[in-house]
Amino acid sequence: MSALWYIENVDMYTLLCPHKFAEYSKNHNFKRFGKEDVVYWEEDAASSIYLIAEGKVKIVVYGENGEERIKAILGKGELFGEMALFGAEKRRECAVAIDTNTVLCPMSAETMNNLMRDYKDFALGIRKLIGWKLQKIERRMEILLFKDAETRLREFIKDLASESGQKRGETVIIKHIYTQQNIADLIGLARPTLNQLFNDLRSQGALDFKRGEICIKKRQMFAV
DNA sequence: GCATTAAAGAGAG
DNA sequence: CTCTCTTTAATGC
Repeated sequence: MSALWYIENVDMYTLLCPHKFAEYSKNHNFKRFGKEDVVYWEEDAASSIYLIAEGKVKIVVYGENGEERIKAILGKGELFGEMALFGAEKRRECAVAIDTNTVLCPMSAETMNNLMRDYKDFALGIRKLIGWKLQKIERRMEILLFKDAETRLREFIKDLASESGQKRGETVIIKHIYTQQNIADLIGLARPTLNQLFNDLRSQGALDFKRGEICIKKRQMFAV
């Protein structure tokens, strides 16, 4: 992976919140959301881009029977609604806050385009963020094509490790934002199945886990 | 091999 | 304490 794509442990929110630029700071405009609060629906006018300052947001689409399919779960420093930048007029997905204290930093497509024109570093940062998100979603689609549940989980953990794992000798510690329900949704499993897989992997000595953290015991078992 | 359901335990606010 | 998340078992496709 080239260095350009990889922004390690940088708080992209602090870096990119457009309101830190003088001419926009007077409009600083946070929006606070609670659990299950909708940021936008499908078909809503796509006028703004959102940067996540705090909390989590799920991006969902709905199937024919109204069942929800989770496209992505995004956390602090990530961005969504970016199609507004490319001239989209309507949302093609729904964005819902899933943390009790989710804070978003909205900005109009116009403001964003002006900033990207005036500040090269900012523009580069935003492009990286969009590219990173695209890559993440594409990668997850690949994972869903793997046959069995265990392979999908192992691949998911592998990706998490290369995104944010801290290597210490043979072990890799991964702090993450997902609940088991979130992970199950993302890789197409029932939650109890996921839980059982985690327990299996733990009893094999492959990893350990607790809320918000996965600790890989033997790196080679996940090829990281 | 995995989903669904249910019931109960553990942790966070 | 209450709500959310996790664990575990039973049952069925």
